[in-house]
Amino acid sequence: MEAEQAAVVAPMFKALGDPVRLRLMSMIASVPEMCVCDLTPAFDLSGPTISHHLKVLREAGLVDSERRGTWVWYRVKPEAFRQLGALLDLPATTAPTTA
Amino acid sequence: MEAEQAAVVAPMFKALGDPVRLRLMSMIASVPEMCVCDLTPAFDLSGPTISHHLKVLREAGLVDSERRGTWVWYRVKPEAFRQLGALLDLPATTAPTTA
DNA sequence: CGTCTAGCTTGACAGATGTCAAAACAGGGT
DNA sequence: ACCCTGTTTTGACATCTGTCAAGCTAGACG
Repeated sequence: MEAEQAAVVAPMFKALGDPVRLRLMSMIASVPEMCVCDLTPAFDLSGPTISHHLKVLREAGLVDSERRGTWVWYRVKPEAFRQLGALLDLPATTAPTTA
Repeated sequence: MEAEQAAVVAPMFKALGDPVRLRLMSMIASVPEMCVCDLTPAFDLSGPTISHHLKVLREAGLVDSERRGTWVWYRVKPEAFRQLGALLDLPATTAPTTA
């Protein structure tokens, strides 16, 4: 793997390298999309902290978010998962999991 | 995913979340085993720094090392990869992509 | 307009992380 | 025994990270 590619992919792994973010990803991936209002109460952490972790996942390209009215909805970006899976020598399937 | 499982798996992702370690893994995984003496010169980093990164990979359970005479050899632990792969690879429950 | 709720941003701070130089450790060869 | 090379450990330091409190923004509803 070239340094260039590593610089792109490493942030994705890094984003998954925190137990809170890993659980957030798992929750988001378990349904088509998930509201922040349903994610936050699942953790013993402040709202700003959850918001921070979601931002890390967004900036790593692992999830997308969209505001619809009062609430903000998050969903996974399957192409990012395919990229990671390919690196782990997996049969390239399509989407992420409920983990 | 439960908090417990996340606490076990997150360190593996975290270990891969550094570009240097990702390239080290890639190099080690590309052959049956690889000598530290062949890993170090591939980077513009000091020996101790490479050794530190290898230690992180070891402690995450991603690689094993063995000293044979003068040199130390590293190889991947396939079972760790299977575990990560299982988390990333799954039937598509993916979201409606709105982009 | 005022206000309520949901979510994000800022600022601050303790603790973790990546890096190197220097020193220590391990083997092989002379 | 001595040194020489390869690897790890230790110590130090600047930067990054996870967390919270406080403040801010966005939209809904009277």
